[in-house]
Amino acid sequence: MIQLSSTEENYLKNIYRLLAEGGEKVGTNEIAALTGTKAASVSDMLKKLAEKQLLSYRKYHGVSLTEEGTKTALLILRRQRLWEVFLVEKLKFAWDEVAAIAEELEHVKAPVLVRRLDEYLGFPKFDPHGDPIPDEFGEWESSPRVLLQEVAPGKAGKVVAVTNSSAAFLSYLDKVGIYIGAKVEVLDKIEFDGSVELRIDGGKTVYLSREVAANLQVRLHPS
Amino acid sequence: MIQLSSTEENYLKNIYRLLAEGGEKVGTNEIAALTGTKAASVSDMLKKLAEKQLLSYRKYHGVSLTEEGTKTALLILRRQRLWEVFLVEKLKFAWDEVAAIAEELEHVKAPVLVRRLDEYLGFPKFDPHGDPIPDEFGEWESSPRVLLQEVAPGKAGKVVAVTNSSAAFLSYLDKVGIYIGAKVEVLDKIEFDGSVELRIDGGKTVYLSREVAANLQVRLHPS
DNA sequence: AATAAAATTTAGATTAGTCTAAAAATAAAT
DNA sequence: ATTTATTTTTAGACTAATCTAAATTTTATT
Repeated sequence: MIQLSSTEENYLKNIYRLLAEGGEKVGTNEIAALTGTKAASVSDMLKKLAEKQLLSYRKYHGVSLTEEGTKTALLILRRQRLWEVFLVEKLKFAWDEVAAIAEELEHVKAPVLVRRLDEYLGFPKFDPHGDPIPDEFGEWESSPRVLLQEVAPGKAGKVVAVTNSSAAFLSYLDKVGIYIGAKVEVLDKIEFDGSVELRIDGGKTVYLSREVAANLQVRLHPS
Repeated sequence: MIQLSSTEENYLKNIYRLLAEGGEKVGTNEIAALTGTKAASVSDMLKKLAEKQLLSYRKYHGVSLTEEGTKTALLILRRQRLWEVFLVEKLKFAWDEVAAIAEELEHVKAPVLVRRLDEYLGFPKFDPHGDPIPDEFGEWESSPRVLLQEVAPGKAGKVVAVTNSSAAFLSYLDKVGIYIGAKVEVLDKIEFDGSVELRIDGGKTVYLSREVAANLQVRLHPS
């Protein structure tokens, strides 16, 4: 593995994340939005990373990661998520406070540190947001998905899929503020009609009917 | 406190260290040697840091830290030393392996992280090398230290620091079984060459040359 | 298919940190 | 007190990462 700057690592990580939820390719504007830069800067960086064989880049047509690039991105995510576990489990931060700090810690490179940290934490498989932690080969355990309908009150998780993709359904979700990746917390379940009281992204709460809740898959946060 | 780059922090920390053992002022060459740069680069940086009121700088006459600069340097040392404690106590690194890793970790800025880490480690007062850890106000417990060379026969104490950290020296110490925290008892001092007969951890005894004894600091046990 | 809109890339400039080589100032030595 | 040696500073150039504004390419719309 080549030695990368923290900046390059950040680009790689963000490109990976966009590809993971998006599709085949990502464009410079999307990347710019996520890295907090401008499309012009992204263009330059893409050239550099393509040079290093970490992504394949055809001008004006977006990028995808190479095998090597994917492996590297997963290593960075591994470091980020291990630090998040540390911050929550050991230093008692709340799971929604750790992002910025882990962002800094994840760029500490020493591989032996990552190994020892992993061991110290007991080889966790998921971070406090419920995202899987890749092992040193980039493999991870896929965590079970549950229908929102099945989630017990008090539990929190993240929307990972919809099982109905009619336009009507999707635009309803949009209207109430639910999207793939939204953090949701089940506040209550109403017995007689199976509807669910839900807090979205730690903000507003909505009631979803049983039909809606039966078409949303979530991945639960650990414990 | 102004936001500093990791590079600026490194300069500050190294200038502090030179002043602590040296004297009133330090020159650009000394600083360059410690930061791994050239004197010309140091000149530029000194101007910048003087601009920010962190040190006082008279051309051609070396620098000293201002009140603010000293406070900042101590905060950086605090972070470095807390991470060293973490690496040794929690991740089971050896005390002579942690320098490079702590060097990276110390530049993670979030103040709340430092506070939580301190708490998590049980508010340690000394790092694994025996150096004091400043509190958030820059104060630290001064423990009287003596050079092993100066310790009278019959006295016992604990090794708290080495004043030479060359790999050759450290590996020699390792070889004879001396480490930070080792309990040592001076059995005899040989007049004509200044060497010291030492019992280590109540076990084996070794003879250390005057040169070696002059580079080991111990904290004497009471009585 | 032609044109308008959106996205992307290039060109040229900027900032932080560094370097080498030359100039200037201080310190040491005759 | 001059001269020599050492240290420090300046001048000018380089790299990484960024920006704005203009040019280009692709996509969408009439």
